[in-house]
Amino acid sequence: LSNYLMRMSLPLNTSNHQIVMTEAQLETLRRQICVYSTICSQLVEMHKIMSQQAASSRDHLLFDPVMGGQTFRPSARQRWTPSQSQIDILDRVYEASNGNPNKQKIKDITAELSQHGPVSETNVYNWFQNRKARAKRKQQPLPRKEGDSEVDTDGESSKEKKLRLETESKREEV
Amino acid sequence: LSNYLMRMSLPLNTSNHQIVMTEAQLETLRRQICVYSTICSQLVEMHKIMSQQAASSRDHLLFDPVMGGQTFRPSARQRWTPSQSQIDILDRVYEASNGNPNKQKIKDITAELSQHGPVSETNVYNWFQNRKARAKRKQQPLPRKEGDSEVDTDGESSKEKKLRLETESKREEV
DNA sequence: AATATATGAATGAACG
DNA sequence: CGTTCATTCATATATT
Repeated sequence: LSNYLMRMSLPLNTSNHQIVMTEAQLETLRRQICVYSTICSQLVEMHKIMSQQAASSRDHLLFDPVMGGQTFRPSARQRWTPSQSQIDILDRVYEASNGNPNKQKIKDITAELSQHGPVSETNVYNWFQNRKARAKRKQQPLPRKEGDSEVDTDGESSKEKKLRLETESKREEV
Repeated sequence: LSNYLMRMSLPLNTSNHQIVMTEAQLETLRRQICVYSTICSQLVEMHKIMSQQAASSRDHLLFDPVMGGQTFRPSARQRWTPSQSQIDILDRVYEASNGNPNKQKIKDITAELSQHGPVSETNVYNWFQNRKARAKRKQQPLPRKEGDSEVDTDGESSKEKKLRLETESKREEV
């Protein structure tokens, strides 16, 4: 995409003090600019949406209504939801260490994570447990390799997020 | 930002077959396009970063949009949608076995289902998990009797929700 | 189209 | 530790 964006050119056939462009050139220019405009708009829109999502999933226990009575169900979140920065740190630590972190290690990690949001040692412990367990399950289906793989919608990982914009602009007026 | 992006203009003083622009106009055009280019680059970069973050936590099974050329479409099924025949089979198996299918069972079921459409073992696993969880939830909202002497049809309240963690270490986000 | 519901998938926490 | 449960998120489908 970046490459495409960059493939923009301007006519430079100068003559004296004035630059002359054919209508075809101008039309090309208009179209290119229109593409730019469209892409920018869509990127801005996409960014807005993603920002909202990121923010909505990040509102931790902003307020804890201490429910004095016990009859009302707690509408507050009761499950730790690590922030993105916390996940990054955990990922990094997990990659670095090939084993279950001991008590002290967990304390350290918890301390570091707590600078990016509320977290307890239990949370960290569980996270590593789950991480390991699920990494292992991903490997179990390996011992089998028949002729080939069926069609599938299985746990394949592609580090891409979908783009939902289309670069097309069918307008003539600029 | 959007407003700013849109404030772009092109000289339209046509003369015959050629369009004449002064150097000042061309310079302005260059600058404007440069702004567009910069903004687009930055937005693309930002989008990349956010996509990576989003993908790092949970890598969806999407295939690459492969935006080649000038058009790219997001068209991709990102979620397994079982066919009716598959659902029938799953329902039948679920009714027959009131328990969690073990690994081998899942393989068998998957094998059978794959004759009616693409499916993975993970899909089957999830299906049973969800099925059970939602069947249980349908019964959870047991209307609490306000009065008393509720005829306990079954002492099924063994699964008491004791605990409920305490998200200690709740410090203020700064 | 906009909203509501159903449901596949992800994941923190608990259990044995 | 491996497995299972419970909750939540995101999207496909249905409804208006």
